[in-house]
Amino acid sequence: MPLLFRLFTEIGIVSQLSGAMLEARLPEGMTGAQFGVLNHLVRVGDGGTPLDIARAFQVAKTTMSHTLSGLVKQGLVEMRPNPDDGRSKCVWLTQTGRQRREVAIGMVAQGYSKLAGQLSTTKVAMLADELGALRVVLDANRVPFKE
Amino acid sequence: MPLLFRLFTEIGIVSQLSGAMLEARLPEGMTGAQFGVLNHLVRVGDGGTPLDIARAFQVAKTTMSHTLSGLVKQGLVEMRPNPDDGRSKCVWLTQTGRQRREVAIGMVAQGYSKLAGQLSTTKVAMLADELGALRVVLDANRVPFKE
DNA sequence: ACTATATAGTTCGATATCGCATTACTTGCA
DNA sequence: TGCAAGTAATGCGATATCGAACTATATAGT
Repeated sequence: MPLLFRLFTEIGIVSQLSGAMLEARLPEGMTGAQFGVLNHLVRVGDGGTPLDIARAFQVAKTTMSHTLSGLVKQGLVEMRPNPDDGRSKCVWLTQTGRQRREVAIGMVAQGYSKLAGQLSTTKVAMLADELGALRVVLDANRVPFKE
Repeated sequence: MPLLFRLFTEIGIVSQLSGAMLEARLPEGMTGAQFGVLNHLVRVGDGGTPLDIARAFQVAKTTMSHTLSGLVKQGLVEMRPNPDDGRSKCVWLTQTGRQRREVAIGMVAQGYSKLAGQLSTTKVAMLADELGALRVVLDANRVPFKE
């Protein structure tokens, strides 16, 4: 059984557990996918197209369409026509969206604070760095997405 | 933005990418969930109840019911009555199930072999160990599952 | 300029997962 | 023993995600 297999199994389990922990702390009505998109928009800046965001998350554009429609319905993002391309749209955070994200971050961080005491800060930082490097390699070997 | 947040974000992305890579290599008709269950049964032994397996994967028991029914339909596992509890069942791998798993492992490993050359073996092993330790901590702080 | 091809977003049908309710059986307590 | 409460599996409706098809617009080749 190859070593990489063990690594990816562990990663899948940790992702499952941390994701469940995350979703349990999110405000009512906010899904993990929506929270991820809000963070993405803050981190890399808003104004991009839905397709850009779908690619960033390696998820089908129809899925992103669905996630964004939920955010629009809650008034957390706005869809504006793309001035450079009539087929396209641009996704902008609303003030409400930024605020709701801050609240969500706070609630999630509160849940994480219990963990923080049980983990070595330096190890966590090291893991994040090494996983970032691994992500770059995986990203370069992406499965061609069907669209 | 807390450090743990960054770690779990990286883990989520890597899980997403490696999961997509995995599913792309699985034999036709086998889902990632089904593959996970087959591996689990080989790793920890078969004969357990559906609920045991659902807990191990931290998924709802209805989800495991669905996954198992797919495996039964393909003849990869068998459901027998639990001799110790009339409400319950036991899940057993079939010979076909073991064979199909071997085939799947081979196909997945073939996909991983491309990655192996781009990654340090010692780092991969270290990551797997550290993530295993992290998993233990997360496991001890599990979100109480609603059932 | 016109037409063929490509691309952005959405709609639709299928599957995976979840929560709730149901059924069947077990356990605990009087 | 008999009944109440608990537990295992499943059925059903809702949501997330995906692929295929569709519409509208853009781009490229002639």
